[in-house]
Amino acid sequence: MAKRLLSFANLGHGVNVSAVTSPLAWEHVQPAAARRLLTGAIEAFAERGFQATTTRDIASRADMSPAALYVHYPSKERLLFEISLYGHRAALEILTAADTADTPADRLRAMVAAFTAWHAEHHTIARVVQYELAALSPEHFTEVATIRRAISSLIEKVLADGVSNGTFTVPDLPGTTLAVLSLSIDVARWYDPTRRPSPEALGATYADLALRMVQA
Amino acid sequence: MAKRLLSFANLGHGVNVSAVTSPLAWEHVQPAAARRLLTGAIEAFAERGFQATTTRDIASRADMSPAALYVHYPSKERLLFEISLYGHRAALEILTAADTADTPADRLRAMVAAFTAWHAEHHTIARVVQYELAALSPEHFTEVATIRRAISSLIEKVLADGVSNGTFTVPDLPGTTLAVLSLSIDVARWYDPTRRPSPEALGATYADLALRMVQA
DNA sequence: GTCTATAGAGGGATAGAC
DNA sequence: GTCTATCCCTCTATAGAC
Repeated sequence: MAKRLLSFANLGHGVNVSAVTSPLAWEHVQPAAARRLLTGAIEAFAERGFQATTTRDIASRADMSPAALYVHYPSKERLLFEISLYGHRAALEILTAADTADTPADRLRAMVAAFTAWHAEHHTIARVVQYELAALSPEHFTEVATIRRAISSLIEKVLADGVSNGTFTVPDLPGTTLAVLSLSIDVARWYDPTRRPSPEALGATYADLALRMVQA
Repeated sequence: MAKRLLSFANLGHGVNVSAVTSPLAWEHVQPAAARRLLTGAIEAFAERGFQATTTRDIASRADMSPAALYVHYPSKERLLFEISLYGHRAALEILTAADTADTPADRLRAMVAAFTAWHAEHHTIARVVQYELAALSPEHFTEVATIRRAISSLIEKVLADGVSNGTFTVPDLPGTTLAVLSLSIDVARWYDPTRRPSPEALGATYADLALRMVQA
């Protein structure tokens, strides 16, 4: 396969799922062995998917025997849940922190830019967050679904505020909310840090697109 | 989990992956047993993913024993490949058939509408097409990647034509191509035929969004 | 807390009868 | 072309030594 491929076509084998987020972000996971397992699991789940990832693979990425995993996590699913929960919380925090401007237009711009940049910068964990939901236990899925609703509500609220004060024109509020989220989320599927624009540049571009979507 | 959920949040267990495309579309797969296996595999792969689907599951959906599968297909992966290949060809044909208008704006509108509606109407097979690429063998992936490049090229060509004749303003051609494709593709992830707009309505909406993206 | 060894279950694919 | 039976492997998780 040629090196020079459009990203759209180059999404199977050989996808670059590189190093992972900033290591600092996982300092709260103690001890270090548990953290190595967690970051190894993020990479493995993002590359191969939850079902195709073996506990042996995760353990070997952490330079441990398969059995050592169970000292730190009771199951493979629990590892997925902790990753998914942390990732969803991080995405919600990013969005909340960006919601500070005075006008709906400025708020939407900042929120879409931040949400998009997060999906690009942390595309590894974002892939797990967005595409491995079905592997969670029903109870664990319920828990992250609550966070997903909160994320959706934040965007819907900004759009509604823009409609209220007359700056946005949105015929279908839930549909437009979904479209705005959709564009950012899909970044996790195709983003390749070796070829694509920086997360910040992409965020700025997508923020513009979102504003055009609501005819601001 | 409450019935009334925003689609964004409702993407794990309980996703509605209903009946499948039109049965007519698979008439070329003969004999009928092979067709039952293929359509069963599409539903199973879309619901659970390739790795989580067992050959026993596929066979039982076709009311057959596990062994009977191997009379019609040499492996589980081959079943995935045939689904993926057919799905990619169908998407390319849909896009090609829609590329008939005179102006770039009308062409883009028709193509995005058709491509989006296809991902909604055939969201089951579209999920397999868009999210199970990594489970293909390297050789089979190479083959569908060719079709993916053709799809991408069709969109890029329309955008380039619009830039040439001055009706579109596109600072980043590959980036905008990807964003237009991205919005349509993500439909396969969240589309729920029991709640969402009809494929045609969604296609019309997304065609408008695409035209705004290129400032037509 | 880490290891080696392994239990116990399940899955892809095949053998051989009909 | 479909079945029953099963091989053989891999995988999650546990047992028990250190």
